Amino acid sequence: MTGQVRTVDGRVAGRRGQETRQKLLDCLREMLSTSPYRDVKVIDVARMAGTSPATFYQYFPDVEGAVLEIAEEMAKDSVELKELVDGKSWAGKSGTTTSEELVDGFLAFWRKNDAILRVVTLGAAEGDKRFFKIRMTVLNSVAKPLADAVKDLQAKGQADRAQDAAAVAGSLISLLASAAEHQKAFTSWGVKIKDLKPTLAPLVYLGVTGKKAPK
Amino acid sequence: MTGQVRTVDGRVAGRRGQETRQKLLDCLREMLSTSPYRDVKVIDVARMAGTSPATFYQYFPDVEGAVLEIAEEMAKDSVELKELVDGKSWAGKSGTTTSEELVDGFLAFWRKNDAILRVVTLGAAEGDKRFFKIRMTVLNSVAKPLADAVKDLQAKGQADRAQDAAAVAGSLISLLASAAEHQKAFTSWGVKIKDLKPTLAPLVYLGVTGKKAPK
DNA sequence: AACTTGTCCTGTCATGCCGTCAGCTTACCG
DNA sequence: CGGTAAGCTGACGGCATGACAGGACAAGTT
Repeated sequence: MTGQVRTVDGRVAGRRGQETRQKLLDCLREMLSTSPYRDVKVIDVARMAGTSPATFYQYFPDVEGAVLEIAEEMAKDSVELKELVDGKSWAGKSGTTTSEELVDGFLAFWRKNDAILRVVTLGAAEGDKRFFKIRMTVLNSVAKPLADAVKDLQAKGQADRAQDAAAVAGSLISLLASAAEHQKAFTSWGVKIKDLKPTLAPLVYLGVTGKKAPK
Repeated sequence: MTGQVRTVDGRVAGRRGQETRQKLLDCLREMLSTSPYRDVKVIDVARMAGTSPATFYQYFPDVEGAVLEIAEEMAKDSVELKELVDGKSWAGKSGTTTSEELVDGFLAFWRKNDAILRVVTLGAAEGDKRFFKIRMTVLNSVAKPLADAVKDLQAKGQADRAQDAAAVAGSLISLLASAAEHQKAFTSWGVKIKDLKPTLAPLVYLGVTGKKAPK
């Protein structure tokens, strides 16, 4: 068991308490997606949830603590990303499909969790181990199976053995993450979002197989 | 002329004033690289600069305003990045060198401006137009010449014409930016930093030319 | 040296958020 | 119905914010 939900001062939270707690998390998530992280205040979250700041501090040590909670929830969801790579084929035409679905699925996940991932990314970049770990959980859910796929192809002589499989997978996932984070940047380069998949997918295919994508 | 430096209340800053202002900026830059953005307080910056919070507010509207200043300075420096691509050759072996130097130079620039770029990236992701513009200035200093290079190769039939040059360049720059931002992530994948260049450079080469990198 | 002018800095104050605690209310159970 | 633990909040000291007025200072003028 993960143990019951507890308040900061050690009480176990009952039905009503968990509801309040959840409402606070929901409101915080909402706030994160509408105002800059730096400006998210406990008092605003509490007000939005129709409760008082003191209540917030009953359930979370501070804003960061609550954010971590939301992030961990999201990290759990990220297991679904494994399916984008696990057991997929990279041979010929089906490899193209695999890479396209990977790009699509990954971008969609990132878009869905946009706001919280922004904060996680910042925290990780600033050297916070907890955020870093969460970010790794998300990226690993794709990077691990992808590295395995590369190793597999290398073993079968269908990919460049000189490349470090983990480094290749990591770079590609970084590519997807960054493209996902800054979709707006592309439009300002005159690139339409729909042009993004046709560009990223061949890069992924190229990185994994070392071959040019077939038409 | 960019116009003289002015205080918030409109006075022109003299020699001494500019020194104080600069010292505040330097201390803020220092703070950004040692503590989380969310926790950077005016009072700490002022204390470190041996002055009072009121003085800070003479020169900057708020922390964000000062951060923008630092970011703009950095954006100016980013013109040096153009040299990494402008007039370089992508043919054969020298193409490999070009891509390697591009990766190296870009990662170095990002490492040098680590802290401020983190904040700029966050601001841009949160939709702040000013930060977004600064980020684009930095990325464009490489993306523009890179897109030109791709177009050039396409015209000469040495690259896939079906690809959108701007999208390719943008994706590759995104790749570099993201790898640069999260160099730590790679080490946790068991990838050494020195393995990063040999992985990224071929990807860049592949993206630009559509061909596998020569040995 | 006294005076003037404009720059530069800070003490102080009102305001608002933070984070804690004591104590009140509510729900559940025997 | 009374006991117990959960749930909530008003109130408070502390600190950051941001505005202002006034004092310190440098440099030039008479």
